[in-house]
Amino acid sequence: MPMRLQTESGPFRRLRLDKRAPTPAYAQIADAVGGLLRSGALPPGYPLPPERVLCDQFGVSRMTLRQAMGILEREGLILSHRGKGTFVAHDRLKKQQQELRGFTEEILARGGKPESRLLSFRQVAPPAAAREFFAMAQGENLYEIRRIRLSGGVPLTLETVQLCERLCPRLEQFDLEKNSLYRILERSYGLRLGSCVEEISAELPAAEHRRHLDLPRGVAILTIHRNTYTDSGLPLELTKSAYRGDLYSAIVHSVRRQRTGGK
Amino acid sequence: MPMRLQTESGPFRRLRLDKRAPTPAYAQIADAVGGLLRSGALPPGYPLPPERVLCDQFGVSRMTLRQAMGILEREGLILSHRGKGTFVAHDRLKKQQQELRGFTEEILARGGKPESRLLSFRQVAPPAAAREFFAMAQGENLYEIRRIRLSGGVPLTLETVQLCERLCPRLEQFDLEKNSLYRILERSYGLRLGSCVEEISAELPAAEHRRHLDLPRGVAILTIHRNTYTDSGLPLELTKSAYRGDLYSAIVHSVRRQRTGGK
DNA sequence: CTAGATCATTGGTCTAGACATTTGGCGCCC
DNA sequence: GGGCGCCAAATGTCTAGACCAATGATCTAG
Repeated sequence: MPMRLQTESGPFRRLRLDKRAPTPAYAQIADAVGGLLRSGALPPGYPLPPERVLCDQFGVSRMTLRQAMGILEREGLILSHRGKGTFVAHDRLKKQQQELRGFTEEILARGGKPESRLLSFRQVAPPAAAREFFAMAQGENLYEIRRIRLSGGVPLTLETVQLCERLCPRLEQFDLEKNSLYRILERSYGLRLGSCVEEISAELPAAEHRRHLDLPRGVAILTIHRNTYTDSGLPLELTKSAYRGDLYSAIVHSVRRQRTGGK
Repeated sequence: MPMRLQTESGPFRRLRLDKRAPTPAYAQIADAVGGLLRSGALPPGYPLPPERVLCDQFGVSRMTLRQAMGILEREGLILSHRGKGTFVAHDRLKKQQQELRGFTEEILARGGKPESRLLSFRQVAPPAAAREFFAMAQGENLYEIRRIRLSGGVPLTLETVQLCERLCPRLEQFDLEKNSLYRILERSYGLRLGSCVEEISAELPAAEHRRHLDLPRGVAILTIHRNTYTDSGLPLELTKSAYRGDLYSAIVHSVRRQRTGGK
C-alpha cells in the first residue's frame, strides 16, 4: 500500500483566510500558522501538513503558501526537509533577531515597571561627535535629555539622549517622564525606527553615577553607547546609558552566518 | 511621449548566470548582484534595472528573479518601492545580523592578532547548571578548558569553556593554543554552530582577574556568559569570559521589529 | 532474512503568464 | 499658469501548473 496521504490537518484544520481582506494571503497564512506555533500548543518535531494539503485548505497556490512558509522558516518556527516534511522547530532554534527597544519597552519585556525622572532637557550646541553623526549644518540645534530611569522604583540607569532638532521640532511639548521617547518619535513624528548599533563596555563608577544611581559598594557600571537610525537609514538618536552593573545585564542573540539558503 | 523603458542595465549588464550549475538560479543571481552591491561600486540611491529587464538578462521568470531580490532586500542591500523602482540602499541600512563568532574570529575581524595560553584542560563532573544545559545523563563527563586569550600579545580575556564530552570525544588530541575551538568543532566533529545567547554584565575585578589579565588600576571587567547551540538546536558549549574593560567592548546590532513585510 | 529496486510522497525550484496598486510624467482644460 | 485626470511603468501579489531530488516504505529477488 502506498504511503497514506495526510489529509487530517489536526490543529491546522481550523485555520482560515479572508480573501477580501487587504492584507496579502501569504501574510495572513504566516500570521495564522505562526500564531498557532508561537502559542506553544504543538511540541517540537510535530509535523505540519504537507504544503499541498495546506494549499487546498487555504485555497491558495503553492507559491503563495511557500511564501508564508518561508517567513516562518526564517523566523525559526519551522524546519523543512525535502522528502520528509515540515516540522515544528525546537524553541532554541527560534531566530531571535536582536531587537531594538527603548528603555520602557525593554523593562516591560523583562517584567519590570519602568519609570523616569527627568534631570534636564536642554537645547545645546552639538559637540563634534554629534555634529558628525547627524550631519548637522551650522546653526542647527541638538536636544539633550538626561533622565534617571527606574524599574520598580529602583534607579537602574542614568541616560543621556541626544536628538537632532530638525527631526523632531518642538519636542519640549511632550512629557518625557510619562511617555516613552520611542513612542513619541514613532507616533507623533512618524519616524519609523530602523536599527541601532550599540557598544557595550564596563567601567568603574564615577561620582555622577554614585550620586544618581544609589550605588552599593562593589558594583561596576555597564555602559551602553547607542547610535540609532530610522528605517531609511537616517541618523536619529545618540544615547549613552550607565546601568547599575548588579541589576542589569544585556542579553544578546547571535546566529552563525550560513549559506544564503533557500526560501 | 511615454516614459522611456530602461534598457541600459549599466553596471548590471555583464552579470550572467550558469544554467547548468547545480546552484539554483536565484542563489546565483543573489550572489552576482549582491557581490556587485557589496563591492561599493554603486552609490546609495542608484537605481537597479526594473525586474523585467533583469529577468530578460538572466533568462529567468519574474518569480525566480524576485526570490533573489528578496534575499538582497532582507540583507538590506536594496530598497524597493512599488511604482518607483528598486535602489541601492544606504550603507547604514545593511541588516547586520548579530553574528556568532569565536574569540579567534572576533579578534581577526577587529584587525587584531589572536593568541591563546592554555591554563588548564580537565575532565570534570558537571555542576548542576551544566548538567541541566547539556541535558547530561548520570556519569557523563564535561570538558573544561581555561585559557588566557590575547590580542597582539596583550591578555584580553580569561575564558572558561565547558563542553559535553558526548559531542566531541577525544577533544584532548587537539592543540587548543594553536587552533580555534570553533574551527575544530566545525571541521573535525561536523558540529555546525547555529546560534548563541549571551548575557553581558559588568563587574569589579577579582583576584583571579588581576592575576591573569595584567590589570591596570581603575579598570572594570566585562563579563560575558555564552550559551551556544548547534544549528539543530542542540546545546553545544557554555562559556564564561572576563574581558579587560579598558580594552574590549561588545558591539551589538539591533533592528526594529517591523510588519512581516513582503518577499 | 536481507539487500536492492521501485515508487509514492515530500519539499525545492522554476515558468509564463495574470491582475492590483502606487508612482510620476504628460497633456488637457480652465 | 495651475490643477486635474490619464496612463505607462514599476513593484506587489497570485495562479496553475511543471520538473527535480531526497526520503523512506514497500516489494522483490536471491
